[in-house]
Amino acid sequence: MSSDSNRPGQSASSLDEIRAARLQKVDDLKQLGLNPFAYRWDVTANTADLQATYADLAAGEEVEVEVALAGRIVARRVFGKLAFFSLQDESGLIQLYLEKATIQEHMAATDENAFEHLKQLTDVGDILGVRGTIKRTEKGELSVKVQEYAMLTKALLPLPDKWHGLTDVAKRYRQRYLDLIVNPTARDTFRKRALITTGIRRYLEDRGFLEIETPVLQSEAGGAEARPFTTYHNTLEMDLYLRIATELHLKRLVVGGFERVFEIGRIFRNEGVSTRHNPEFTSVEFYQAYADYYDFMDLTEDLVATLAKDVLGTLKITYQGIDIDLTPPWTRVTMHDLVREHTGLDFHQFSTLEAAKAAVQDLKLHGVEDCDSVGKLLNEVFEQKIETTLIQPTFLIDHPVEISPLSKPHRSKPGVVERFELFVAGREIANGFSELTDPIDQRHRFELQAARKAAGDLEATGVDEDFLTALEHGMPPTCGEGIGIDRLVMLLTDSPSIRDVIAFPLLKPERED
RNA sequence: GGGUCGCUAGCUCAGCGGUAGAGCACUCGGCUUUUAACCGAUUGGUCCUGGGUUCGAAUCCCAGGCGACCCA
Repeated sequence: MSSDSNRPGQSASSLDEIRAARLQKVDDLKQLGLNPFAYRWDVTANTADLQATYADLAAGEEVEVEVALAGRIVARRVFGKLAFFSLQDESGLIQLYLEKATIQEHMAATDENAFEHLKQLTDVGDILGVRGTIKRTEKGELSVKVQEYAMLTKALLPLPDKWHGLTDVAKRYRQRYLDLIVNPTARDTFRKRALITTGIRRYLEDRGFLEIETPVLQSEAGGAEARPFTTYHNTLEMDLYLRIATELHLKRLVVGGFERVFEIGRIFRNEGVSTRHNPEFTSVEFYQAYADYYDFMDLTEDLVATLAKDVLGTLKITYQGIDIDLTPPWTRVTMHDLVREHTGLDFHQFSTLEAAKAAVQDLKLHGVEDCDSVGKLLNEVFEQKIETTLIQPTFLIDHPVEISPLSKPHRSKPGVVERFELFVAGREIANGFSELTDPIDQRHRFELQAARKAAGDLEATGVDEDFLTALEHGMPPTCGEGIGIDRLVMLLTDSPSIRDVIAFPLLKPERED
């Protein structure tokens, strides 16, 4: 533990006084022969189960059943010979009914002043173990009538305000443990995140998908358009990149004969931070041989609906005040049709980039000059004018080939690929396509990327010769998809910021001075 | 990258040129039915940092730090 001056945002003296008072209590406990940092406690119950089991117990009634539980004191209401604490464990809250006569009777052998010591030596924030019976108080609060207690961990620092809680968002992220202690919705979000992640894993495994881990450190970062983080391997004397997608390695596994593979894993992109972007985030990518993008749109509908039902119990959700119905099937619309509906512009009719640029002038788009193809311009129109309007779940399909370097050409429509992106609440949640299996075409697409990279495009990737060699050995027709788990969790937990669903989001360190 | 807003006690906030405040928490005293307990008393501050203006700066100005939101 560093000195107090290292603790950010906390000026010294007052906090030091609180801390000093608690350190004195640590000493007092030791003087009494009690360990303020105990080793264990036999726990036989949790608060949520007790609340459920005794939900019908009438006010004033007691049950002579012994329970033992442990948790953090989050509130104290102390009288002369009676006290009420609120004890919080992972499952919830319960009141402790702490009566002097009862406690001193049961603890006489170990501490004849146990009740006085309880009043003097415990604080909000301490971890307490208790044993006792069940009683619903005359005012109707289900309680554990404590016979014995033990300090399990003495907290030296105070918790945030019991009523206002912790609202400073920077502090919530920097000291997430405080957020978790005082904000039940934060706990609930991470619980749901875990259910969603395991739900995805179970769903895929139930359908024969095998989870295989692929490298994070790569000599060529591919599979997406994004700036990678760069690192260096000392003994190999080479630059390495943190992966920006799991795509190209999972597809190598399909070449190798695994017909259904997936990976849930951390992805790293060296890009801006916002309410929708964290430099490291979690995706699930999955690949199924002999399937196409129609199969995966069906699968995606079923997967997301299954998760919503299992985790939330409903397909009708609310995101930031907007009602969203996840009931399949979802709208499927081509990018060309959607742009035509919104702008009246039919991008099939533009034979040259110049003609397309002239046509979009009235839309006042940003970055038109950087667009080097009609397909890219079409995508810009979508992203800048339409994306945020796709509130109900919508599959945007059949993207231009120029923005889809790993997708198989559409079987009947020239210039577009068999690709879909899922949008909900105005945000991209998933991206999938019939995988390009033609190594000649794939080499051509890579070379176009490499040319852009050579021209200074930091998001363009180079030619991955190793992957091309794999493709030349033959990859079966395959569909692949990636889902942004963070954004899916945001959607299903009604979280406005990606930082609300990442336990420890990236933050700039606070300045030391 | 641009703009707007914020940063004052452990927490939540007020104060906006003239002695740094409130509620809760903490400390002490009282209290056997509280649940934001109550009653009484006492504490607690590098007003984010550094410059500047001024007789005087938490307050006005400049620069920086961190954050939030919006735009790109």
